[in-house]
Amino acid sequence: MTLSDVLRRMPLFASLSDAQREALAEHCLTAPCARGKIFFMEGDEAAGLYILLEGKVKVFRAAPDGREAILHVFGPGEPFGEVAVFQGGKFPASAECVEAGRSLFLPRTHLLERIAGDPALALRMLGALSLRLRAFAAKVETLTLMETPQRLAAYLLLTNDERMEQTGGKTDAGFQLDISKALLAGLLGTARETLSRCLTRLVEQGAISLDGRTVRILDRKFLEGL
Amino acid sequence: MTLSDVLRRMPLFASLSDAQREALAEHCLTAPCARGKIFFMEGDEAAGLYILLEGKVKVFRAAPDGREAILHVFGPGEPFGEVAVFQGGKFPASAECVEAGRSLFLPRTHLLERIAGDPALALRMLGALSLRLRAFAAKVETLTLMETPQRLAAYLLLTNDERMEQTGGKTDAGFQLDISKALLAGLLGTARETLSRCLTRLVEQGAISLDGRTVRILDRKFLEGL
DNA sequence: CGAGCCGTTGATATCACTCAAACTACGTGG
DNA sequence: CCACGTAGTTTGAGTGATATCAACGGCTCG
Repeated sequence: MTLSDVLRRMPLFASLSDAQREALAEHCLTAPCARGKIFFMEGDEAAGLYILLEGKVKVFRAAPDGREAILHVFGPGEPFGEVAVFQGGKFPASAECVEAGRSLFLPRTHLLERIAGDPALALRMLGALSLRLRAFAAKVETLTLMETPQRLAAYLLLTNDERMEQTGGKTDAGFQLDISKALLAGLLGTARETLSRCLTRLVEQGAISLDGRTVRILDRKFLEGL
Repeated sequence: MTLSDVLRRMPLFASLSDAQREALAEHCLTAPCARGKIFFMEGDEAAGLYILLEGKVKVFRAAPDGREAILHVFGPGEPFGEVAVFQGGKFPASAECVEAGRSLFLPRTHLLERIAGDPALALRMLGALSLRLRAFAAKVETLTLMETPQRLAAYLLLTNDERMEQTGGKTDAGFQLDISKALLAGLLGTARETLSRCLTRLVEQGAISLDGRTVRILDRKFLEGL
């Protein structure tokens, strides 16, 4: 599969003409990334944006003492590091690979040219950022209003529904957590230990069943009513 | 001052030609807003975006039990409700006036036309959303990593610096909190009572002085080192 | 085989939320 | 002029949830 094909599959660039996409592809750099690779650190000057082709990346802000707040975990097809391209020039957070894969780098100047020349692309980009803002709004809400068990329940329900949508599935065989529990704890803004305790409690209460990373929702009402 | 002049003063629309601005102004609706007025509720269908001319607006997400997580408090010149224009069509949060003023409404379709026709406007809009994302990143970090006293300290330092920048001031006469303490508590993700206690503690520790809404930073190092 | 990451469980202390009450300032209307 | 309501703020007391420290077993990978 050529790079141009890859770009066409991405919603963000679906509106580009073949010629535009070819031009864009020529300016892209792909690179493999190993677990632990740092894409950028908070405050770094941003030369462009990244798009993940395979693997997983966590975007986070770190405190001096080493603790970190995970803002997002991105999977294949998702862009990250856009904020610095459009405003401020410096990354507001750090990004690190947590599962090996491949990434694509898009130089800032070229991206800006493309956007300036293609209103549809600009609107898609606006849509992508808006989606991110929605996610943040939900995150702030859960962090402010809910305690860990509720946050966990909300995450499980959301993830379950996403998976069901993708697989189209009636399959009530449960779903796989696609990130480690340590990462999930960070995403929920809590400690690994607390997450572990909450999960076992949910199992005891009969709300879910848990086998490794496989989760099955048993009592949806219960989770919603937490 | 005409509506067109108002638009020119806004960074968002500075790039528009006079003719474009006139056209835009014709499609805008201005309206006074009283304290307590609801602009929109989470989930409402969005017909356009709002820009605040005077007064203050809080944007929040509400829980069934009445508690709410405040996402932003906007002042004059700031747009809100954009997310729904670019993605999803429904507002992800609610907006309520907390200080009487005037607002401006911009119909969605007209705004989209303008953006499609003006790459510079599109880029400014992207910049505005990116700025919002930065603010959210900082908010998630403080909610996750810091406790209330530290969040408060971070807020005070930030606000102080903003004010000093605006007034250009060497004036170390302190600054005014421009929102009520109840609102501030919501913004910090804590309860009114807790905020009150934290403030008096900071005064006791000699880090700040406090008189009504006037705050003076006495020991910057101390606040930074919390 | 050892190092590192992952996951779990236990014990402890602390923070912050909740409920409850009073106190200020401010305006209105009797 | 005072009684009253409302909004904003402060203080007190009690309780529950969570972070933190610590230790352990399983797992994979070099």
